[in-house]
Amino acid sequence: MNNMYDFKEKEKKWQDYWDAHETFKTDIWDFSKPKFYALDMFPYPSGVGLHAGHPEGYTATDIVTRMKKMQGYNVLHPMGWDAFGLPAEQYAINTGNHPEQFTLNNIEVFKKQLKSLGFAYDWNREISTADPKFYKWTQWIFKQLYVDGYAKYIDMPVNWCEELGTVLSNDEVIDGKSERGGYPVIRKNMKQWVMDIPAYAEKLLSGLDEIDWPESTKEIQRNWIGKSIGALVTFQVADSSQSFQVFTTRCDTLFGATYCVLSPEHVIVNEITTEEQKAEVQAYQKLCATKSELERTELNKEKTGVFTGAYAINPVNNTKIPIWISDYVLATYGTGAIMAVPAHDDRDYEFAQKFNIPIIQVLEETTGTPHEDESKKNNIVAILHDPKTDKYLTINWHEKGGRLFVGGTIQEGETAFDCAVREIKEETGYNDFSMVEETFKVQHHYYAYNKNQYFQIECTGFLFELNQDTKQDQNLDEDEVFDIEWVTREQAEQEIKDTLHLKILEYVMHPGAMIGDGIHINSEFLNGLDKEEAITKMIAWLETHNCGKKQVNYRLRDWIFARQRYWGEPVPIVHMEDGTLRVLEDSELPLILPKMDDYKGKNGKAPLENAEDWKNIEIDGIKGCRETSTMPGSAGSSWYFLRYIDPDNENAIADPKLLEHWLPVDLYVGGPEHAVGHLLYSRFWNEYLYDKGVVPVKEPFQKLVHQGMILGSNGIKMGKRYPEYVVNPTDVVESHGADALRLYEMFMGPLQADKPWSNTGLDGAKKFLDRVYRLFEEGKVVDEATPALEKIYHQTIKKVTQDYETLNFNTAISQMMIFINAVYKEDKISREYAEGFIQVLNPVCPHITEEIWEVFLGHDTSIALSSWPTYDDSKTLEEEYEMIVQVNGKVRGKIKVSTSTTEEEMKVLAYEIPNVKTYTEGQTIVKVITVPKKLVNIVVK
RNA sequence: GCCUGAGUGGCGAAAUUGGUAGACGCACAGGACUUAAAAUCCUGCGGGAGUCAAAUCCCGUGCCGGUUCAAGUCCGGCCUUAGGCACCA
Repeated sequence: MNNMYDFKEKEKKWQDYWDAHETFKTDIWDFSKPKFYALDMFPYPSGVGLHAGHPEGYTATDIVTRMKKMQGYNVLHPMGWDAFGLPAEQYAINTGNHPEQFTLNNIEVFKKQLKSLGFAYDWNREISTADPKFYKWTQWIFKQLYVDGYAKYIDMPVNWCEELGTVLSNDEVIDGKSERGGYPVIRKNMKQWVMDIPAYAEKLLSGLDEIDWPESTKEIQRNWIGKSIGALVTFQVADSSQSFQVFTTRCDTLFGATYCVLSPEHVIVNEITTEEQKAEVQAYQKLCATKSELERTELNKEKTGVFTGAYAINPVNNTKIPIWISDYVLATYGTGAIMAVPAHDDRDYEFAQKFNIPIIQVLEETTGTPHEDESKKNNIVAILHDPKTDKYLTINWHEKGGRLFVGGTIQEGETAFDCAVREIKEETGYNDFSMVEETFKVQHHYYAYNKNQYFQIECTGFLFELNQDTKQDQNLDEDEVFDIEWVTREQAEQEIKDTLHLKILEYVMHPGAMIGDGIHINSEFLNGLDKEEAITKMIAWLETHNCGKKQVNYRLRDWIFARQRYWGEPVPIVHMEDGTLRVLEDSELPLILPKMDDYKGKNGKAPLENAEDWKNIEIDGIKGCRETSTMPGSAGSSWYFLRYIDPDNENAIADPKLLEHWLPVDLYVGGPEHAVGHLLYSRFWNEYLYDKGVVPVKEPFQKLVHQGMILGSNGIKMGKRYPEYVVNPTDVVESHGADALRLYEMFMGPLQADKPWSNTGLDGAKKFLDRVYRLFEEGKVVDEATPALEKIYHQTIKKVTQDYETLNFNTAISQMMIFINAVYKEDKISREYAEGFIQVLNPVCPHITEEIWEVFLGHDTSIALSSWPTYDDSKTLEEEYEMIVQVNGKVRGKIKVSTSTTEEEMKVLAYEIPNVKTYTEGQTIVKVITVPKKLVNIVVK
């Protein structure tokens, strides 16, 4: 009892042992065994060290790799450093350090911390993205992309962050602010290095179907890629030789286009703007140019825009429609121009309302069921609202038709509005009201019993507001017998059953564009068709008339691939004096980042601008300047997983035979925050390298799992806001040991879930380990067999093995606890079972299990080299079970029976239970359901 | 607004194809050991009614409704919450 397990000493002992014996070194050329490549998202060495979240994901892969190794796999489980990039540079600046020295120091700290957690990494394969040996190949990949035209130097609007002094990619901008630091970001035109990731949009999209990733992450990537299928339509500018194209997914609504909108930056704006409108247009353009991203997104409540004075010709009907400019049309999506169909698009509707542009309905919703031999007529439904009582006027026809609003048929020579007014007066007598709203038309099909006739009607809805409740005499036909009743909106919604009247009510309550599907009207050759049919027909029409075609568009934009910062990979490009670009020869790589004391840059210029000696060079007698932007942080991380396979190769990113054998990554664990950054960029580069024949697989990460966040014990994300709730893993290793920390983090709950930290929970994990250790210390391991433990032992090995495989570590651990409880009850355990148990516990708690393996079980080689215990499925089976007896679905009795009991015997046994008898006696038995090895349910009446 | 998840005791959480809701752990309570405490070991532990104690009964997986012999699980409609997207035409 006095020799308690000294985890501090023992954990250090075993970490040193693994290092000295290179226990987890991967024999990369050994292809004789099946391979398993487990990957962690490598950390950026930040200066604050590991946080509580790191050990969670790292332990998960560690458990799987340790098990796989014992199961006879050749395992690759590497670790490295995402050392370049904005985070490291910002951190260095904030703490007054030089990025290089700072990064190297932090790597040392991180490495020490990771080792103190006992992870089975092969440290021989350690890489750092800031190491020239590594970034030589980042530059090499860039070069290939440049030569193949995917890396481009173009003038484009970019996200400029003044505080950081650099451009940012779209995934680095969140809500108009920089992801790092939360500084404001503005739009700015700049000559930029970009990657043509949109060229891979389709492949990146379809590849998602082939990989085992969380559905949510795939969905985020799909949305980010944002594929939409539509049409390109050409509009001629009236009285001009100019034309422009619009992209639309709803070309079927072309007859409803009542204006066009160009983005303020659109190239033809200046050419088509009329003299009278010029001043206003230019003022608006200027206003938009200076708006920051944040202002743009925040100002999206109210639409703004300016008329250019020019008109476009709608190709389907040759109508002249005005051309406006507005910032609700984005220059960077589609063609930067749209046709506006206010009747069937919310944004266009809002804009048209504000600027008084006509709205033409071309699609009509239908209610009721169509029938042959329908008579046609035009109707109205009028809803009268009394603002004083907030009630609505209804007509209760009782059994002759239920509750309805006022309705009626439009007479010859009468407008819909006139009809509505007339019907209200005739049917209800109210005579002082005014119109609030007229709705879109609805097509309704119904059968009139009194006329024995099917009808198809086109119905317009109206909302009126009562001014005074003055009344005149009603003017009713003889068969019009009903009550006039004012009801609340809720009552109307509940009691009105007629689908047409309900639809009109919905329109009145939610005014706006009609977005849903329906039947085309006012659309010549499309009339009567639904949306899908009409789109197909319209595309065919556009193509035969040479003014449009089918088109696929993606939301995915160019990946901005340069940062005006110091701490990144230099771009291997020289800007020659004659204006050409020269890419460096392979022999000139790596292009080393020059050492600079002043790495902060001045006056908005890239820091490397000041490295005169480095920057200015001469090639073949022509002067030139090196590119002074550096690559973004996500450059190195887009391919680092390839380099682990062959980290010292000087002739290639890795030996092709090794890539062929080791790819893809079998299990990748990391946070969900990289869904559209790293995880998309790596797929892009990998797919590109696949097309070039450099890598053998299309998708680099076969299975991806996101670990959840470890929250503070207050249930809130750990961080600066509540420093008192931040848990530092190093402190925990110090106080409870690495094994207890690993065990606790794996036991907290499902790997994927966010989980609050609990200090007492951590104590519990430690207690369990002490309890295990005590068994050995107190000599409970015996040489004889312990048959009483046979079943639970085999069950435990089975469950733990399966749960590790599926990453359900919390339930695996709970099974091990159940086993240990059983051992305590038995007060002894055979050596065989003790060994097997220690082996399955080993992946979670490697130190204490190594210690027990050596000291109490007498082995002289590492437990990591032992073979994974097997289980005998037949020995996991129970021979007895507790049969549940239900009466009408309620449990009325339980009885222990043999698993071999037949269904007939089950029924007999069920009836014999006294409590069951009391519920069945005197009742009629309707039926009896038996589920073998589970229950009997007696249904009585 | 749209797309994904999630909602179960005092707490973290379990629960094959629908088949005993709450395994395992924490906290708590009682007992054993101890001069005592800690540690350890054992027992109990969703709420309510009932009883010396039981037996037994009722309620209970965010809310409302449905399917079924049987629903945490399936279907429809909501509410709350986390994450993602947000003028993407």
